[in-house]
Amino acid sequence: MHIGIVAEQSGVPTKTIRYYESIGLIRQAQRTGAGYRVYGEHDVQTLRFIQRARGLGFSVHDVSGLLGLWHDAHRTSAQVKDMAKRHRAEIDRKIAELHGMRATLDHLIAQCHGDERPECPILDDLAGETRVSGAADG
Amino acid sequence: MHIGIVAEQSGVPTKTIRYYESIGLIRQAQRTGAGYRVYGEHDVQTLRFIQRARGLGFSVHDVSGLLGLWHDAHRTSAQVKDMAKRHRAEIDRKIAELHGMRATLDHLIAQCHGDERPECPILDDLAGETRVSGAADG
DNA sequence: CATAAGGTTTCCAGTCACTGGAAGGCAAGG
DNA sequence: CCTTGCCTTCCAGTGACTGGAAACCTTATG
Repeated sequence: MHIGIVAEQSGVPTKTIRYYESIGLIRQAQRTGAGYRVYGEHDVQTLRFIQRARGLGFSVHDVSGLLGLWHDAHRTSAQVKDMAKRHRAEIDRKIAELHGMRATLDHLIAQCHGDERPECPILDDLAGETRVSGAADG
Repeated sequence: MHIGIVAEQSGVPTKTIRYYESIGLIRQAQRTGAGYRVYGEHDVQTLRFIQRARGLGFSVHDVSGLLGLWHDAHRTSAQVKDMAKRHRAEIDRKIAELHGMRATLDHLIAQCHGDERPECPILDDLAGETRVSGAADG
């Protein structure tokens, strides 16, 4: 299989496949005489694995770790679960951060008339006058 | 005021102030004979404005727009409110994305024993065998 | 055999918003 | 004069790609 086919079957763009190879996330592909990369079914599986893990928000670094565990017969499920739990905690942190922003924005938007006049509590708040909110101050 | 004092008073690191100047977010500072940047109270206010807007998750590009509106006597509050609402929608999109990931992760974590054995539904799911979840497939 | 279309190669640059570090100049104090 | 600390510029790196250019390969057609 050439890279285009693998891209199609795995859902990972050719550019990204080459990028993954360049950073060592996937092994260097074999080449044809002309220098074309050649892949097998196994590579498609690996790229799908990567694609799903990335879809769950795991960093490329963490995906590398997950691939390692996937291929490690001596892994423990505790190791994998631990990674997943740590990642979930990080997602929770991000969600909380976004919720904080959202709450403040919501409040500011409610205060603003949104008409043709220039008076705007949103800008006033950002400028530090007549503080209207507090959720994203710290 | 020199840059270090402004950094302290605004909460924006010196490196970042120089960076903001380099990309044109803030105007070029005046200089002393020796080349040191010199700032006034106004600059501190501007940097605080920027800091708060960034804290609400606005991109630097959007902050630039907000600064423009802030200094525009002919602005309308509708323009500002519109920007805020668009940004809120983007935040909502991100929150939804993270919630999706979280739900899938939660499900996978619950399935995994997390003991010393290698069997792991998390890896199985990522590998595409015995699909356990569906929340982050698309 | 020439040509054209489309897939592939490498390399460089850009994204976003900084951040770290090096090498050197400047200011204030002892 | 020397030290300490702040300031300057410039370069490089972060994360995870993505776009584009120039050139090469493969296949199909006339």
